[in-house]
Amino acid sequence: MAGAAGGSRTATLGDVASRAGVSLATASKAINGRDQVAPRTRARVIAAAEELGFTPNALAQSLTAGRTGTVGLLTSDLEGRFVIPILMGAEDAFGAGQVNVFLCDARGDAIREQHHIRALLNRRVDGIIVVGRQTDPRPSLGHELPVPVVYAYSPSDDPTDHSLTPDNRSGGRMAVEHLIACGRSRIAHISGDPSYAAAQDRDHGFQAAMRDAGLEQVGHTMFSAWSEVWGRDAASLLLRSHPDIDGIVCGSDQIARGVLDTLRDLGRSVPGDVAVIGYDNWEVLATNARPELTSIDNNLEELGRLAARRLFDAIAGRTLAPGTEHLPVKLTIRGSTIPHQ
Amino acid sequence: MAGAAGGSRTATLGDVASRAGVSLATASKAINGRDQVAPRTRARVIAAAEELGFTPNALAQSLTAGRTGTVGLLTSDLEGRFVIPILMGAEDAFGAGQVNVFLCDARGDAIREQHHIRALLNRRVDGIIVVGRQTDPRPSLGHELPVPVVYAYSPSDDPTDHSLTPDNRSGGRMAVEHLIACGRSRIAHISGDPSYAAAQDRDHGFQAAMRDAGLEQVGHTMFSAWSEVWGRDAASLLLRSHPDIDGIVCGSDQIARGVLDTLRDLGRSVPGDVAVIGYDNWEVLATNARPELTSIDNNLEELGRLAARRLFDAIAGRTLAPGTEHLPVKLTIRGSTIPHQ
DNA sequence: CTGTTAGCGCTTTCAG
DNA sequence: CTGAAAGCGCTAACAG
Repeated sequence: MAGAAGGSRTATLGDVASRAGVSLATASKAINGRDQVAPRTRARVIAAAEELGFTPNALAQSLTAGRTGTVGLLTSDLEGRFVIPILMGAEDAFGAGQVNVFLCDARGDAIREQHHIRALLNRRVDGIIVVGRQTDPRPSLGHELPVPVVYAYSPSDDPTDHSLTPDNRSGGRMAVEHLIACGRSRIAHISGDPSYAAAQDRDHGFQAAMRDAGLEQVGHTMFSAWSEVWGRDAASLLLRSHPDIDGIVCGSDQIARGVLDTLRDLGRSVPGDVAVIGYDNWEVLATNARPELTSIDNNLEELGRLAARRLFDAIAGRTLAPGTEHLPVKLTIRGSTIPHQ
Repeated sequence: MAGAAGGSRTATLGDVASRAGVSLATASKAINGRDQVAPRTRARVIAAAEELGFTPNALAQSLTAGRTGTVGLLTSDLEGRFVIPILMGAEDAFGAGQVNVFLCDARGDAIREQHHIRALLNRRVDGIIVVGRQTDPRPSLGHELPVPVVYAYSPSDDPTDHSLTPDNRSGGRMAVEHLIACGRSRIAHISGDPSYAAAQDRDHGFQAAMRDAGLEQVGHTMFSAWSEVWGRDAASLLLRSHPDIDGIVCGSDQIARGVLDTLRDLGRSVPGDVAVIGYDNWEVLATNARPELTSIDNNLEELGRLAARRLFDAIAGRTLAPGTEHLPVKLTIRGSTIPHQ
């Protein structure tokens, strides 16, 4: 049942050939659309293939071709919300063509990662995409690998590798500029875990934008965790010391959700009294907030697609430009910064 | 750079053999730990392999072995929160061994799915796990496939296939029984989209448990969407018509979050006045709620692991038992049903 | 146009 | 113990 073993061995090209009464070579040409095959012959071969339910053995094909049409997607943390959209983007870009993706989750363990790389190379993948869970640089796989490697989200710590990561700095700047455009000037920043490069980079963008606008930040950037709980606590601290605040930039949508809760508890209207902007544009959180949450979107799916395309290019022989590319993020405006008409 | 093409073609077993001054056959045996190889010879071969950075070509190995040590993971919707833990579980169970996973996302499109199956079979995967995004039955892949298939989360609509899905009925029952154990008796049910089998099954479990306890449900089960917004609206309707309620079973954690918000707005204490229980145990939502949310956990990762093990067994030749297996869910207790001491 | 002949890289009898 | 030889399934020159 359920295909367990089953009856007859799966048909080979040889079977097709003899059933069609031609040679192996001719059968191959006929099926692969090579010219130099008489139309009638080709038809006969194709018919035979259908009848036998012939499935070309990609292993054998790859063996001669030298390429397998497979790539490895090496992630350190499947759980992470960030890996998934990237993975989708990549799967998407590849899936359109003839490429299949080996998914490997190293669980953040270097040994396991090494093991997976080994396996991928044994299987002769044509290339590898390494997807990290933070934007902090990660150790390079080195340049000894026989296939091209692209780093996504976490850049490689080796500047000669090719890495793609979101532009968190400009995200921080964008958040501030949007609040200013909304007429705010007394702006604070509540961020997440300060050990994350993302937290620091966004803050740098925040600072730069404030400076450029000639504004002074209300209080200091508050760092702690990426959670709602922290968002609630931080907002309550902040409002106690700076009740006149009119805009809050948050390091994540979770933090923003917490901030919104506290503002509501304190009777401040959003965006009337205070405008709030989140980060990540995590749909399910953003669209269910009261009011719905304006947020900065990292465009991760696009990042994944681009990583895939870059890898393609490299596989095709083009040389990967060394360095880390910072991809543009985008603003998604909802009710927490601009009131519904 | 970055491994693009690079210098010397990757070493073959032949290269190793001649460098070690032995025949191909001997080299093979030495490397694969076959006995009947002189210890010194083996050492020499292994050294040669190291020096050349030899990587056995899994394609060639598979070609003779008849098995590839790969499986396909066919999902209809990577985006979905439910697919990921299952995928992790499977990757986990496989990853421990020598198996690699091809990830294919059909985007809910039957054509694309067909296309992916084709590709997987061409690559001679040893088996396939089909992961759906709802617990509603999905079309079977049929029994014509030359490899075993296991269905996870979405069961197959063909009862002779082997499917694993969470036991939503007992989840619904468990939620009620927990509220009763917490001393509640005026219990309502706010659920999600009624077109989902999950919504119906959980409700059946709910009804049965109420009946068994001799309790009458407060109002009727309210169906609409799996969102926070709906949870807020539903709770507000419910409390207007039934202010004396003391327990609410929710169809999802998102709904429960909405319910909690409304209760807070209305000044009802949780769990003092009303106990609330969610479903899915979505950590990031549950642990950031006020109070933290008790929830039913579908154990998806375990489901994924089990699916992988089942597939293993089938690949090894054991016959898959026909039918849909309903896997146990578990209760995760937090502050929304039992007050902190 | 079609068929014969080498391989791709590796494993596995089966003789030495 | 070691090696020669025959494939695994397919493709790519070459000749016919």
